[in-house]
Amino acid sequence: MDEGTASVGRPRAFDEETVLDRAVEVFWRHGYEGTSLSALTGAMGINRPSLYATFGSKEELFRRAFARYRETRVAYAAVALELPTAYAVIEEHLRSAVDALTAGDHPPGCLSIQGGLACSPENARVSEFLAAGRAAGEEALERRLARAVQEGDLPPHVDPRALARFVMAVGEGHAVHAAAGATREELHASVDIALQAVAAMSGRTAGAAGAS
Amino acid sequence: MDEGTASVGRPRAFDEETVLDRAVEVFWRHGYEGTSLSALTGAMGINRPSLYATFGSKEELFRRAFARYRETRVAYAAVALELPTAYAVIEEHLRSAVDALTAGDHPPGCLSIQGGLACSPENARVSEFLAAGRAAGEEALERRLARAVQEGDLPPHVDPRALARFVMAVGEGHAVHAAAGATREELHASVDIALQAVAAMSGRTAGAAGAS
DNA sequence: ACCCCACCTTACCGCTCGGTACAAAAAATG
DNA sequence: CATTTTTTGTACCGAGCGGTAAGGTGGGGT
Repeated sequence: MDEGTASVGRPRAFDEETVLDRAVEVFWRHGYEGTSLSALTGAMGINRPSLYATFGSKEELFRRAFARYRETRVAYAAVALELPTAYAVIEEHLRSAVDALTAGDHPPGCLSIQGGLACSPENARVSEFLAAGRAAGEEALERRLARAVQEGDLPPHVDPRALARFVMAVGEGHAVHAAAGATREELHASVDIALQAVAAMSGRTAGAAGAS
Repeated sequence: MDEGTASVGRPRAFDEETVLDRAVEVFWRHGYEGTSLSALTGAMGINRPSLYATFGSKEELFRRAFARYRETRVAYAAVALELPTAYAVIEEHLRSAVDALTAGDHPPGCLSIQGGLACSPENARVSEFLAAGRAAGEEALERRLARAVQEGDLPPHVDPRALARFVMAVGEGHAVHAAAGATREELHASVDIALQAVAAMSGRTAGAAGAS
């Protein structure tokens, strides 16, 4: 019944996390449906039966890969939430997202989006799964911003949900841009502009927008 | 040698634009790789040889579908560019984009992104093609905003390229959200926030952001 | 009325897909 | 060293993929 440390039998010739990282990269670059089993086994350096014995199926491997991606590549989001002010949280979130989207040691963009925004009907579960992951991040940010409103860090008229959605939308848009080749500097210039909205909402000149 | 009006022989039993609109919808909902020939012919109401005789291949059909999508569904972007001020251009662009992203008579989201952000290597041309389409829209907006700077409508320190990129990124983020089920009202609330950045940049309180 | 020719229908092509059966191979156990 | 247990490599499975060949079908032109 004890799991994890199988002692008897032939030991594995690969490290599970290592090959999982390879799978992350392939899914990241080509999406769920754009990634074939052959591409996976080729990149992971293992063969098909090993993959299935370890991960169960292509879809389960993808779920594992996405979980590992969030742990290893989106950790910055949790770090940003710890900062003391809403402005700092949002700036850190967007800045480190841009840095992650344009780092050279992995595919550009974001697995949450490139993994499969739209899929064939039989793979609809995959896009729903990814959307749920993004929604979870947005809710965490929303809670943090709601706290900022309660603490008086943001004015009471600010809607934390809308602001969280705006920040996530900007990040997702940057992911789309990064996937298409935008540079780090270009995206930071866009962050500059997004932050002006946050600054305006943070009380300095609230209501400056001309919209009714 | 005259094209377009084939007079001899059996006439087509379908209208080319009508079946193309059906193809747009299927690609829009399931992406390029998530759409099979069977799904296409089923939705278009024609059979495979008719499709190939008319459109050449799946990829060419997609290109035609994307062109038609831009003509019929993204016409609002060109309309927005005609408005007199940069603020109005941006607001109209984002507002009508949200309305288009959440209209009930077609799939939610945006074909440019759902069509295939990441594809398998053999379909890489498709995602490049879509990215080129998005870049074209961004450049058109950039030119319009550059004109606004020249006219004094935007302050001289505003970078039209960065602002256009920001606006497009927000729109793309909204497309991702819409594909995941965000409502029209939710996205308009995000537009409200984005417009605060534009208002701040438009001269009222430029430099309010604390970022260095 | 005839013929013609493009279109529609059916059935099929080679290929790759995700997934698996089976036996050789390799370490721990006795 | 034989046995056990697990992994590995190879070779294969049915199904669906994108794309096509060939003949029946039906609305023109003359």
